[in-house]
Amino acid sequence: MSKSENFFEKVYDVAKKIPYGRVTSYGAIAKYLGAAKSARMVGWAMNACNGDETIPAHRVVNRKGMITGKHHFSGINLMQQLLESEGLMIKNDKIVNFEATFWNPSKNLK
DNA sequence: CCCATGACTGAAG
DNA sequence: TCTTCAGCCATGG
Repeated sequence: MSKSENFFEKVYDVAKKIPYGRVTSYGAIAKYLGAAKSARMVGWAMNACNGDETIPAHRVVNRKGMITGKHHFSGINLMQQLLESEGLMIKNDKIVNFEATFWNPSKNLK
């Protein structure tokens, strides 16, 4: 329960608000939190949340819609499997029709 | 304080 | 779209 968790907590809070079947990017979350240049920190926060099933980290991908964080899940294809379970299509570790499934917290959460 | 690492992003070729 | 490079900043040694 440190102050440092405040930043992580905000990231988790946004991640938890990602609608079912939708995805967003690290940069989008970072920008929403007022730290647009700290997209890597969002990824770092996700890394720290590993093990917390209450956080849909699988709905957070990079700006290209590529599931670069899949290696951080229990299984290599767990992240993809979770996304496909929500109706998303994955091709070559990339979300098909990414723009249509993209959920921007700055536009939909603000 | 310096250095390395990283689930990122944007620009350039 | 891909590759490469630089900027970004929190965390850890």
